[in-house]
Amino acid sequence: MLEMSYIREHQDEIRNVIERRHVKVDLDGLLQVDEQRRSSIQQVDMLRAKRNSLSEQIAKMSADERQETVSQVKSIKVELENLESGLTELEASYQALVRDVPNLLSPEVPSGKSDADNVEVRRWGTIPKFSFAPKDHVALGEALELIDFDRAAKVAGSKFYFLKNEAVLLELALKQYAINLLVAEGFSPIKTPVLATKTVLDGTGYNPRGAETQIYSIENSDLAMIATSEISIGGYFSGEVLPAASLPAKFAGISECYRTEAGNYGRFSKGLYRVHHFDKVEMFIYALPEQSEAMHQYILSIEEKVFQGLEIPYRVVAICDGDMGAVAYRKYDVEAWMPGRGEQGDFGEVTSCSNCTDYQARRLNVKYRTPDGKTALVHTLNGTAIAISRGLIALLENHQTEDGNIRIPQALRQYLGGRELLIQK
RNA sequence: GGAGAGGUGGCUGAGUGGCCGAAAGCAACGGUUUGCUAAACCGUAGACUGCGUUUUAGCGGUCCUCGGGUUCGAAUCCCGACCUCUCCGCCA
Repeated sequence: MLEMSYIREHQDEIRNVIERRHVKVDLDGLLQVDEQRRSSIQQVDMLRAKRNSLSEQIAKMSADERQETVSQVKSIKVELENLESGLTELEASYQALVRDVPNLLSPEVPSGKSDADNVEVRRWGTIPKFSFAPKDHVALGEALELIDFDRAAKVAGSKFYFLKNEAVLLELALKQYAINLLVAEGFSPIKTPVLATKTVLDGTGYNPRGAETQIYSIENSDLAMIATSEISIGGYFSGEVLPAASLPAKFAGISECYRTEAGNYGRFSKGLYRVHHFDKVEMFIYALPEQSEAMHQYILSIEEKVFQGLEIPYRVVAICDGDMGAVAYRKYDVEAWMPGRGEQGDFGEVTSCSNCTDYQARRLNVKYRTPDGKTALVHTLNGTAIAISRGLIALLENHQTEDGNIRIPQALRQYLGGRELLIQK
């Protein structure tokens, strides 16, 4: 959420941002409601002031003096009730409209229409050349008895999977690897609730309602399942004022993530790439405003470090305005090489990191105390350390051997009893 | 699940209808003292918001978990929700 006074005073900028992000926002409607809302507030406040001062006088009056003033205040009360109910309605539509206005865009954000216009920033690693026909992770998973999609479909439907045997060990190893790396960087590991209230979902910018929601809601409750621990960690400090010295506060969130993937059937959704449920180690940072840009680069550098350690080639992509959600001020993806993707192999998104500036913090009401004793909104940032499902795709496909085994990269071996190959004969 | 107690500012905690945006203490900020640090002393201070001011200056409104209600007037009384604690029961 942006500050209304900012929206009002920078209408051209806001219009521009809305256009660049291809979001539907009724800015004129918002400005109009805001106008009405503020004039209604003035009327209500004036009437309340009158009531308050009369009530105060009543306290000092003798019993028989009171009569007239009391009835006067009674009539103000009736008038006030009408105005207040009008204001309540205006407030509701104002809230609904203002939350649709997306975050500002960093001047560094490239412009474009869709993900095709994202800008490659750099590449790392050498794309593997196989002397044999490489398999994709679905075939590998089946052949090595690592993943079972068919039986998962019986249990929970499509886009679910059983992870089995060495794949489970691999998942645990990947988590441990990522967590240890983050702990060494000073992140606090945190395991979060996997359900969160709709207030928290809204605050982080995840809309639990509507046909296109990514969020599973729990029936007969105010709860929904989190799509990422970004949501629960964002709620962690909501409504709090943090000491400035505690910032940046760096969290390594560990949770399962649940996504409906509504409307995504068939589209780049083979195997583990797009699933309803996966484990993820997530970075989340609460930062001072002046730190956030550097923290964003820092998160990106850790994402790269994770994949460098896994010896997986990747590229870093700067997300263009037309492909960015409403919350991020600036965003990068890391796309790992996936030999089984498409005909020749292709890059596929494995991580994503956003600087949300104060957009989430304003709605979640997370502040810090400035040196002069005032409060100000923090900045929030998030990024994927490793999403296990997609990490597995890259790992299995890149490190497959001719005889159908999987080579374990050096950095991961200590978490797998030192083994060099996944399947031990 | 049953019974009871409770939720007040950054924190601890007083306040049972008007003198309360709220005592006191701690923390914070400014200053004095000090070789430095600490301590001591003095002072300043809540958040959000509307109008105004345009480099400061005010004047209002709202906020004592949240939502309703009673009242001219609610932190205070009533109802509901949520959360916390204690005891009992049940259970990974």
